[in-house]
Amino acid sequence: MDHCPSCATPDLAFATHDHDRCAADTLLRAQTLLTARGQRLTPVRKRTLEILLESHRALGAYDVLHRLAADGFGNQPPVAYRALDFLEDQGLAHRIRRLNAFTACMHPGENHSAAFLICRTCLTVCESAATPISNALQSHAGAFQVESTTIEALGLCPACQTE
Amino acid sequence: MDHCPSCATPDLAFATHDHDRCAADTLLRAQTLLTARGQRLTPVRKRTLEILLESHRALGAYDVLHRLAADGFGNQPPVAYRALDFLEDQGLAHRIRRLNAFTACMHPGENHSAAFLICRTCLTVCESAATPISNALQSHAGAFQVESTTIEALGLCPACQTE
DNA sequence: GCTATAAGTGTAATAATATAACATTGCAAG
DNA sequence: CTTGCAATGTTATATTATTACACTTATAGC
Repeated sequence: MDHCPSCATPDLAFATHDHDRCAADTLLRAQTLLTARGQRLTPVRKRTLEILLESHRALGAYDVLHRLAADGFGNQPPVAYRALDFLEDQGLAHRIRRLNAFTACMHPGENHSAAFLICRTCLTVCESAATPISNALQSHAGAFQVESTTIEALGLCPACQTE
Repeated sequence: MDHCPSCATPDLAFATHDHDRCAADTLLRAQTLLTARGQRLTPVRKRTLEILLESHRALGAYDVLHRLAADGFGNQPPVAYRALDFLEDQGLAHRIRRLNAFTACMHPGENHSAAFLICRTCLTVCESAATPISNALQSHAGAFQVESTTIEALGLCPACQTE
């Protein structure tokens, strides 16, 4: 779960880290995972994931689209949305509802439900394991059968608090 | 907290109940609250809240807008968005991110952070106190300073599970 | 009671986000 | 090969949300 040192704990997630390794590592694991599932990481999909992995920010679909178009891919919305939806289906990206945006999954392959800490100043998004929160939610839900959860917190990351 | 019998526990929230009383009661409390704060429940705002209170479903801004227009109010988007934003600011309505929609707050005045159970079949939205979940989230967040949370679960309500 | 000011509403225009529908391409199993 | 399905490209449109500005109404200070 802690392949990316920045993701071990929320406190560290907003700290600087060896992001190239963080991203490369996540991409590699994504690749492996898809192969094992018989799914294809086509050029658009791969590029989309790379774009998301460039930072721990969330990107809007149209931001991604413009980047893809600049790289020679189609420049109509479905191009981006299809790639993003695929990545989301495969658990390689998450949708941040609060921002109408997308972010790369930092723990691909682990069937976790995720929680997100979103800094409103630097827009960095930190994904943390939501298991305890998710459990609290399910136990709170009683007979309601939870199928998927959206757990997001907007606030200030440690770095932005001091400014 | 349990003025509306349907809201005492999530299990009951999806059950049938005396909704007229549920809605009237909530409207009254909203009214009182705003007066105490020196805020005005103008005709558009009141009608908007009434519309939201008609059911425990979430309504899109444009659904609300059409209803308002039919009642003789303006029929441009800001009319609905302004009323909805006001109600949200005052804690009288909540935005359901998962649905890009709005629902009346069932516990106005209690400075709670809310969690929502959303039935994907009947679209009923149940608001429940999120304090334990919220606490779990904050304690999970470490030095990250949580300012507002979005906690939503999509799934099947008890009634829709049996169909 | 007036009037200055702020708060609220109406409307037009447009931005931002997302999907439907269909044509075309390319990979992959037989 | 070639047939069929998955993936991509493109056009058009739907849905959600905001900006900007004009106008009206309420309220506080005089």
